[in-house]
Amino acid sequence: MAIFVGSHEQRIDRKGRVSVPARFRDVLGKSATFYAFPALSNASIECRTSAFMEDLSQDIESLDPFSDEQDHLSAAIFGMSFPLTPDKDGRVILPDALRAHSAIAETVVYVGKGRSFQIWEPVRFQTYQEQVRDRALADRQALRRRPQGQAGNSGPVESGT
Amino acid sequence: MAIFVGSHEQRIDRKGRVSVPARFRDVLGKSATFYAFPALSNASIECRTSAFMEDLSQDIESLDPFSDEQDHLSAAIFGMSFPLTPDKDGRVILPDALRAHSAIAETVVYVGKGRSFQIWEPVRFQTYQEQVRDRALADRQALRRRPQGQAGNSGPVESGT
DNA sequence: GAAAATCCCATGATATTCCATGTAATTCCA
DNA sequence: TGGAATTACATGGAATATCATGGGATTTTC
Repeated sequence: MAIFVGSHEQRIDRKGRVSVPARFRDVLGKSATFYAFPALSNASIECRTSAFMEDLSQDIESLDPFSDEQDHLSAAIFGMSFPLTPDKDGRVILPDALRAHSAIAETVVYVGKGRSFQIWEPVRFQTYQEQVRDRALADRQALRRRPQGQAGNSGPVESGT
Repeated sequence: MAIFVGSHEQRIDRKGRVSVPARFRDVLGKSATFYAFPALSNASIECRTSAFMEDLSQDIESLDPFSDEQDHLSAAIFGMSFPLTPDKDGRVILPDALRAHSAIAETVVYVGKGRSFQIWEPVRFQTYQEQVRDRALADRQALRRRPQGQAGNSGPVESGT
């Protein structure tokens, strides 16, 4: 099972095109189109495969169908989602709404997150990454506490650090 | 299951290539690609097998999908990880981000850590190793108290450093 | 018919493969 | 067991393939 990993900086050309990193295209595989929507709690663009998008749909539907929460989440996510399909050269065009949300201008950073990935404005990403690094040190407790799997036991965060 | 042991110094050529020690390649076996990311609290590059990384991916996904915790962990781990696949001659190229983190220039030291290994700038590793020896003496007690088994795996060097 | 999106091709940069060489490690045999 | 023969390994360079990116041409959309 391939996952989205690493961060890759790319340029936007004057027509608004950006290459999707080859590594990510490989992960996407045959069904190359993915879904992009503004992240709920930061200035990035959240990107998911259609399969993973359906999982998300499940999660949201499992909430109380008449609750505000359900209503807001589905509007915020599905209402703001754009399906993006890389062209023959592996490039996509980011819709204006998403560029605005993420303050993206000339360059972007693709950030792997396992089953999904994000697109960031480089400076903002750097700031975010520094925060995240600090937080991760604290949050790794959450992983370690998890009973199952050796991953939590001898996690990468833990050893030799 | 074979484990990563010993330390091996290697040169980086002018194209940025470094040999993965043959011993380590043997341990990696068929699925030769491994994942490298900056250690959270020292200047080394952490290296993990893909099997491990996939377990970790599972663990992280089992956290609340909308939580900051989930977001931060996946960003901290996958966002800074790079899959490295040795070429036909057993060499990899270390991404700039990782070289910067570890202050690596011309030479590196691969250090076996059992189920994982690290890559260090040689001088820094030496310094680290001296510190570690002192700590190990103190931490020895912790080992003795452990219920035996994985004790050797997550030995004194690893814990809480 | 104008604007935008897509296709197609060119180019430079980067990564990967392939091959050569010197050295260290291992095997083999007397 | 000494020492030659052989193999494995790290390392370098040249050749090749891949990738990101730019721009013109063509198609689509409204």
